[in-house]
Amino acid sequence: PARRRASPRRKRREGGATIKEVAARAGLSVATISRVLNGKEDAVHPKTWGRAREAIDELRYIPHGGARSLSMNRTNTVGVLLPELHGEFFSEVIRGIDLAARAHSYHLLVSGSHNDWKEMSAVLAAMRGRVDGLIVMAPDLGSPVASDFPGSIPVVLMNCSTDINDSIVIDNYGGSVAMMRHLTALGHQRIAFVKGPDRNADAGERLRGYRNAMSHLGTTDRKHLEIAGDFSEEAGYTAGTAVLASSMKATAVFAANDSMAIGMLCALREAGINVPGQMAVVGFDGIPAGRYVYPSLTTVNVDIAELGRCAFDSVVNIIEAKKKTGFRRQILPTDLVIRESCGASRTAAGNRQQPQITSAASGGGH
Amino acid sequence: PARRRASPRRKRREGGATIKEVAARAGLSVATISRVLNGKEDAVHPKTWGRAREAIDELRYIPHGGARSLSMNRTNTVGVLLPELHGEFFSEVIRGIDLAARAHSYHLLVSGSHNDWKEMSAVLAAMRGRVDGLIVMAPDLGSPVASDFPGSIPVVLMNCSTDINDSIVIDNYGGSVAMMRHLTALGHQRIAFVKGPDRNADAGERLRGYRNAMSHLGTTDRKHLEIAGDFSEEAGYTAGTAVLASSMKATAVFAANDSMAIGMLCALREAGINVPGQMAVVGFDGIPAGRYVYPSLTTVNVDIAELGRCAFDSVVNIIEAKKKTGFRRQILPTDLVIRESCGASRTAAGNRQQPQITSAASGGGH
DNA sequence: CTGAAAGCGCTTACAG
DNA sequence: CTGAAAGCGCTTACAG
Repeated sequence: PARRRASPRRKRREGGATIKEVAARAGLSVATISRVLNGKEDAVHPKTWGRAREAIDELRYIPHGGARSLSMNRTNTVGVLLPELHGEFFSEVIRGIDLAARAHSYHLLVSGSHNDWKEMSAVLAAMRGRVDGLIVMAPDLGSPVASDFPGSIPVVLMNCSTDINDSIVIDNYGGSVAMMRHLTALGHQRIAFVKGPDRNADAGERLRGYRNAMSHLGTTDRKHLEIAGDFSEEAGYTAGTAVLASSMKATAVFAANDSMAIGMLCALREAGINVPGQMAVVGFDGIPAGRYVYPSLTTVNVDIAELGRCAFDSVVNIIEAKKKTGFRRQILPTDLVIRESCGASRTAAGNRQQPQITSAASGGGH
Repeated sequence: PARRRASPRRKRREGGATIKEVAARAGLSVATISRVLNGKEDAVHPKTWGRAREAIDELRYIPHGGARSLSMNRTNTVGVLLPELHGEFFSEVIRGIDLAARAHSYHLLVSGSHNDWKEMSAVLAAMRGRVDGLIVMAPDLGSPVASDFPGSIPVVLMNCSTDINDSIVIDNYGGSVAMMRHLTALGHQRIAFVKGPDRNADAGERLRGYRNAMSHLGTTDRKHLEIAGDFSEEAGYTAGTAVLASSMKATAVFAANDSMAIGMLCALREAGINVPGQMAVVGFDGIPAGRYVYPSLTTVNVDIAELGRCAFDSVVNIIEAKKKTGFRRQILPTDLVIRESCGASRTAAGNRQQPQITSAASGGGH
């Protein structure tokens, strides 16, 4: 077989200069250029260093991240797989992750799975060799199996968990119970509940908290107080009409998330029902819109960005400290945010009220 | 120099199997394995194909994306650089981009620049060799210069533009003028304007539209109707108190974005001003929260997801059709959304009203 | 149809 | 302090 070829096998990249070109320009080896690029000051003579830097600057050389990653077996990138990429909830999650990633100088490869198993597997496979670790959120898909994750790469699950992965989940049960305690303290007995999607893990825990609290109330037929839902605003709206049509005479409605609570508010307003006067309405999540609605929404607040931050910190921990110390399960606490819609606030709906201004520029258009 | 070493120089990756291992297992060459992996059916004997597949499946082999990219000089990834990663606006942009990326089987490397030049440059440099193209949005930073972008890689700018890049911008001017036309048609003459950040490109164009419309009204002293703002809710709130304190007797306020309009609404409600009865309020962007506020917000709607989709389609165009045909500038149209806050709607504030339900599950908690 | 080998652009033990 | 060369895990022209 021929050993040399007349012309190079591949055409040159159209991109920027390569380290080889820099080396040639400086009259040094690529090894030396690499050393100055990586700041190994005590391994290069100051004079040589200067020559290298000069060539680097002259050629406006920018290292090729991909090549670097392959060589070092380290991408400095974390893959983020969420059910969706939009909506207030996911937006906050991403923000939290980004904040932490920035602090650790990591990149983020994000993708939405659309709650589709196939898509999720495809994305995970495609991430092999592109990321050092994975943050996966798939509360609707049951427990992902280990085999879904490409070769033992660090994974942390959000809002779902398995026995073989790190995970961080919201304290859905605790938050739900706390909210129920609040409602019963206000005198409510017949509390309806708008459920989330059937197989969604968060929804399940919230429902469990509700049921547990209700079982202490001794309300008969309490199953009829549960209404189907799917976390969407429409579902909340539909549930609203259902509550009104029902013979159960609920005095309060606890929606499994804020979006549904907001839909509920619309339905009640349309029906001329005064909230909280005739019916208390509460939600779960603490999305920003809850402050704007009228009346403003009492909810179980989740520090969503913190959820993202914790998840990121966890992956990085696993990535950087290779010692696998068993699997950590974190639980993110929640807190009650009492606003107008539950009727507990002094500034009841209709009264003059304090402005609901966000402390941080929440969004700011763009 | 020694030619062989007793032990391998690097320790084995802890990740999954490599193509070499698959080849060994199948008793074939890596070239052949590569061929079946890439679906070159007419280049591999069916029998061989079967053997290869078997080995691939047995080892649960997943190709290493990074290596593949380096080899093919193609990452199938697009970098997305936005000022922020959260907020309803950016969330929608990302969703639009993701939608298009999914359709083209591309990955997304996203990052927030925090409107910081340094950070932005750093991120762009880090993306070299990791992406095939870039979508950059930096309306606050003036025009980015060519030299900021690593080696001639395809770039499309969002909400800002230069002479040497493709770009897509919102029809801010047109939308602003249309809204002004609407307000004047309702009889308003003394229309106040809450401005966006000083150097923000979108804000500038919206202001220009306002001024142009105002100049046809012959209102004297109209400069005093302009109020400083920065796109944040607080700024809108502050502007609200300013409007009330002013001697300009405005009958309508046009906020440069919805967030400020919402802050404005809070301030007016607190002051006991009826909207739209005593004061009309309108915004710009069409963020989801505008539907929830009370009264619901009249605004200039931007199809934000579409903005993202178009931007993505543009980069991919450049990436895949290497012919540089000059620089394309796209302008995304806007449309007026008349709701309650401007007073034009039949269902004025306070009346019973149609439910403001989103057609798609907007967010849905998670 | 198949394989040996060069190449993608880096990093880094090794040998001086 | 410096460089030649192997290696990261793939793809693909070339030669059979």
